[in-house]
Amino acid sequence: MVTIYDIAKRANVSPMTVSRVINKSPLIKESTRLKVEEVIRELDYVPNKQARSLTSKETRLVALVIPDISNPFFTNIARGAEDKALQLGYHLILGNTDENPDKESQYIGMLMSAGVDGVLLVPSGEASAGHVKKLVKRSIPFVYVDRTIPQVPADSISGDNFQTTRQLVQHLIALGHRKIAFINGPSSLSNVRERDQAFRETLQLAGIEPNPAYMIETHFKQDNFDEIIAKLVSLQQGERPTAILAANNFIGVNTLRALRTLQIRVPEEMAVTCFDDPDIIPDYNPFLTVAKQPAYDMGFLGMQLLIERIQSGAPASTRKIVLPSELIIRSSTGKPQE
Amino acid sequence: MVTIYDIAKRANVSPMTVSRVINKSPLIKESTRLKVEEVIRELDYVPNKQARSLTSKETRLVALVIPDISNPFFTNIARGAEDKALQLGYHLILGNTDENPDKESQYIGMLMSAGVDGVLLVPSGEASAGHVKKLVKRSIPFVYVDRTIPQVPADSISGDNFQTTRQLVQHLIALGHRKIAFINGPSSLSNVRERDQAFRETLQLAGIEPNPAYMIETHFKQDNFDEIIAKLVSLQQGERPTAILAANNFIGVNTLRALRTLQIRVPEEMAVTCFDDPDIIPDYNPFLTVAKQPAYDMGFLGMQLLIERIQSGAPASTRKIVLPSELIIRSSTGKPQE
DNA sequence: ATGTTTTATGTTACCGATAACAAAATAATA
DNA sequence: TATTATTTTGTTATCGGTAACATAAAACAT
Repeated sequence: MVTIYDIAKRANVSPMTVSRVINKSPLIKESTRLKVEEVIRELDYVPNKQARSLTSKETRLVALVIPDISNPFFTNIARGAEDKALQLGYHLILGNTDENPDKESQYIGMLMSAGVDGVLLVPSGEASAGHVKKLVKRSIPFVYVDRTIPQVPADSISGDNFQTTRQLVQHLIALGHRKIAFINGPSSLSNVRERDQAFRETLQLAGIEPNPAYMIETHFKQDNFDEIIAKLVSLQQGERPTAILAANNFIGVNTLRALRTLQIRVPEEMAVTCFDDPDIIPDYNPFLTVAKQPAYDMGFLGMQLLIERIQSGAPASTRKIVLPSELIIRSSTGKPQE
Repeated sequence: MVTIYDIAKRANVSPMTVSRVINKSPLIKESTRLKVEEVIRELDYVPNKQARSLTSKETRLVALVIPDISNPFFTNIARGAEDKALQLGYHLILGNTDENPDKESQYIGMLMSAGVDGVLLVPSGEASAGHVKKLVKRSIPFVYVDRTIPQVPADSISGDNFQTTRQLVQHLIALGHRKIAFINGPSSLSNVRERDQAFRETLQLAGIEPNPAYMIETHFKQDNFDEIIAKLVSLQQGERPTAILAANNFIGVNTLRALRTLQIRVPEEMAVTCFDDPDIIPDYNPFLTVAKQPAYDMGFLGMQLLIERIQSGAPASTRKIVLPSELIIRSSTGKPQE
């Protein structure tokens, strides 16, 4: 491995001079700078980041911890986060937790010992509080993305769950639906709780009393959706909901699949809508009406927030960014049948 | 920051003893081990990986460089790679190149200076040879995934392009198709060339002469597919292909979309099939007939190959793993119309 | 009890870079 | 030309851990 000492010897200067050249120190004579740069090129020298970290206390590594790497919503976040990180000279370590707090905890531990300068975290539940506190203790900056852990305050960036839920519910109400089911995620997640609240409020505002039988708590990336949907539609005729709102794209497509299996037509017999697009290209299968959260921006701006926090070092008051969603009306929602 | 010196002082031992405890050296008295471990827990000590790397020459960081983080095929590779890496105590840095060799080159450079122990690479084209050679020069182990750069030999893992292409083409031929178009990727990619060759051979074996007008070279993640498809179907009746084979899922769904826009029914007027599933859940939209490559396994086994190579250090002869695909026949392919 | 192993712990130097200070070389001024 | 200021370069110590060797303590043998 080529070190600054090798360069120094070859260029007849001290290692410190080489270090100065590398770091573009202004107090270097032009001639020596050229000479050193020449040797650097000649020996194909690459600085050792580990050694540097030892004194600088920074690794220029940041991590993004997401709950489902197969979900385009999160990969779009990853893309945004990566773009911003690279732009600012940081590397991104990506961690996938599968919505499992244990895996998340293990991951956070490894990231700390890997020496990351900061973490962009999509927490997988209330249980995340434990390991998030470890970050606080080590004063490693972190930013919540999509969801937060209210017990442990920190910067955050997320979609506007209230506005988005309202948009979707009002869209259904405007079409004439009054019996709307909401298949939500686990209530240990902040965004799930916000959506739940917004769902109730929007219904009440329209004079509809929320029906507990229509509000179902599930998991975001695995659950028995076939059974859940079957149960919903098996409610006797007058009770059966005419529309289903799914709290994410994964639940959305699973709902569609379950309804297809049950031979229930969408949107005629059941309107379906959800948060976030499920497809790899936007208009491949333009069927599902969705509220699209700006995932790329969430990653991009979240990373910006994080790196600002890393570089300022200041424990300034926490910042909270909330981004609006876009309602995309397609053909999975229509008027209810009479 | 808590160091072994802090631990040492508090436990009344030397730093070296602490180091030994951390590394589970067998020549430590039970009693002192317990005492040191006690203090470690007390002070919440986490070893500094950077300092360790300085002597050990390894960072336990590996990178996976993929061309499209939005594509489920690649995220499944990532998932497999991450699982294996974590299992063996390595961290994964994920890089997205958008099929752009410049971005890839820049990435490889940054990864080298970040000190990764190895790289899992899906090269974005012939132009990758340049930066791949840099890896060789620094003797940083790497493994090709999905595609290779034949000029620079190294371990590789990929799908069986010959078998997979043959499967798909034979499926179409068996249905009665003889005018089959192949929308392939850029010929700078090894897998594209292999598929092209397999396509020709399979046709010839069936007594069909490959028609150059049916063999189109495009890009894997962006191109004007609407135009390409429009051109194909505008061939006069007797010349118009009755089936389209797309070289990846992205081209596949774009083909479907273009055909929909042109109001050409699939599979009645045009059969469509492609490599790899486009959806986030396997059966959400069970329409496209595809040949599914084992992406997760490619990542998982590729990482295993890589880490073995890192740990052996030996410049043994290169290994090449080829995995078979699974043909999933759904409803986008059928008999040609008379 | 004394010497010899064996086991357990400590010392020193070093990994590659840099911060802080020291010294030399050059330029500016009297 | 001597003196001071300025620019440029070099020295030394340090970051946190570990390898290699040295030493002390305990266990065993004579």
